[in-house]
Amino acid sequence: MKKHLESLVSEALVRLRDDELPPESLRFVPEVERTRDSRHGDFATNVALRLATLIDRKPRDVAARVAELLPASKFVGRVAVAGPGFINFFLTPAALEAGVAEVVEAGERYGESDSGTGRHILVEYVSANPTGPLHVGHGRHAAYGASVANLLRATGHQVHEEYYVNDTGRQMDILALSVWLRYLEAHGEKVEFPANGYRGDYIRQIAALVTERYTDSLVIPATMVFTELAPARREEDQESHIDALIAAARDKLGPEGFARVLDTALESVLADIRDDLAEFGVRPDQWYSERSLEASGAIDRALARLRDRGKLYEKGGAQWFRATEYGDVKDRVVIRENGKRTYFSSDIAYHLHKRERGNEVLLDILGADHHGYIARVRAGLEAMGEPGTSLEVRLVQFVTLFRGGEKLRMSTRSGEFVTLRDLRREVGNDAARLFYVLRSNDQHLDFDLELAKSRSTENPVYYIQYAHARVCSVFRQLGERGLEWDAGDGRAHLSELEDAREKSLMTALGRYPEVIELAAANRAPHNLVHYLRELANEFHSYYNAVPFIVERAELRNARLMLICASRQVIQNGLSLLGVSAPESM
RNA sequence: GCCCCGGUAGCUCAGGGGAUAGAGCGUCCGCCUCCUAAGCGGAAGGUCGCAGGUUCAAAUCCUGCUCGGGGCACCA
Repeated sequence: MKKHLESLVSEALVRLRDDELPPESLRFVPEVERTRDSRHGDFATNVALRLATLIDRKPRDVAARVAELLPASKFVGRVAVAGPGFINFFLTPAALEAGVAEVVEAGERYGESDSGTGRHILVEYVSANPTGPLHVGHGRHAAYGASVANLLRATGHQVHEEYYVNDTGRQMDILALSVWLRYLEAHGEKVEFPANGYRGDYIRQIAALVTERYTDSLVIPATMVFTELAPARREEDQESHIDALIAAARDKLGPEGFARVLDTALESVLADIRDDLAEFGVRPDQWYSERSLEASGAIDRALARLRDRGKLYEKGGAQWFRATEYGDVKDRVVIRENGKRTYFSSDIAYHLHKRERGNEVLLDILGADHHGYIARVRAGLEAMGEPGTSLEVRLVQFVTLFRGGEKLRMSTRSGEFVTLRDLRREVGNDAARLFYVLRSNDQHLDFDLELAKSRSTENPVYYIQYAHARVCSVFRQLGERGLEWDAGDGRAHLSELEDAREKSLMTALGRYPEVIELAAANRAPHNLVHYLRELANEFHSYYNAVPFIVERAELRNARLMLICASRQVIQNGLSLLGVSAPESM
């Protein structure tokens, strides 16, 4: 409808252009928007206000002229010039009726558009280090990323969802060491577990898995590992202490032995993350291994590209990338003094490969604490000859858990409520998915567990789902009374829906495609949540005030058509958010 | 010091160049003989952090300040 009106305005401008508008007005794109107040009609355009300055005429005169030149449309009942020079459009009943019919005809596909057709976009999200179970913060990333991906698909984009697996580096070594030390403990060795090692029951479970696979073949007397380390150093420098422990473990076990522990741990943690996300309705198309970048030569390729372009230099035995030439605050090391590549070198190689796979947009969804890293990755892309604008980053702010009014402490050490799985078990997947995207991604999120669980009016999940269930219930009632819905008859009598609540519900349904378009463009699933709440409110008001299953078949069928369309839109919207639409509650 | 995010009703937040700034919760007052009251209606409640600027028009854009959260590795 919005597009239809825009084309009418464009046509009017073309007519006006012939004699009254200067050539520069050719670039003028008309904007038609929903009005906030129904007294201003259904849609309005500000073209006259914007044109008036350009041609130095009174806005209201220009508006009147444009209104005169608008082509007739069966969907536009009245056009009015109002306020400082707005042109207001009042839709005909036929426009609203056609909208309702369109919902029912399009069904699950209602709201889809082709605005993004042909655009390949790679959405990378979560990408948590595989060193332990996902926590509640990752849950927000998962819910947000998956919903954005769904919105992009609904608007025609070619979407590829990816989880980048940091399966190499120091954190993995610490994981392996932690597991190995628990394994030694389980075999009767006395170990001093380092303070900065990974704690948590899952480490012991993985240790048990190591025993299952390799029996006691990886047992080394603990004294051999610990006695070589000066005890004083443990106190002073935990970091170098744990590095020394890793080196010792590697030395005693040999590279293969250490790799056995590490790979067992990696597989186990990754399987857990995969299951966790799958249960949450989040299924990335690809799990991209950081290790594979080394094996495939992608890192060499990226570094060569930088070197060929003269963007690398040597300093202090390390290789540096001239990131400052591309707006970063400092140059970045790509190859350390010790010859190892940095995480950053993997990262630009990864992003280069995203581009090499034909993606126009690289959408990274990152934690707010990663913002400092945007400039350097973008710098890397540009230095390699890729457009810096291809990288789009959305930061997700932190989540704070509350139980009632009380803030929950979320530290791994305290062992309190921290994992995504725990949260899902407590409040359910639907509430978790919806609560996570209730707020804008760049707003801190207060997640109240009690509210998410409450089966009451305060809980937006139930409020929206309840509207869906109520429609289903009406159709069940219909069957129980031995009646059937005649959709064709309903379509033919939509004009009987003259109640103000019916009009405003129809208007709300017509907005859905615009909401999807906007939410996708802004990467803002919370726009959709707010819309669904409003739609549910429109429906509940209607339900409360008007009986649907009435005597007269024509009116009954028409009303059922309207609530059927409402149910469809709620179902489609919830589906994009990964929330179920129950038939009864 | 530099960078990112936020400051809008008592609370949690939408709106991010347009007309009289919205929602939920909370408070107060109403509505079940009726398709699910997990619902609906009404009322009260605002210096859109502060100060300048741009514009026909600023909560919205720009600059400065301020308060709160986060980040500034040869870690990943």
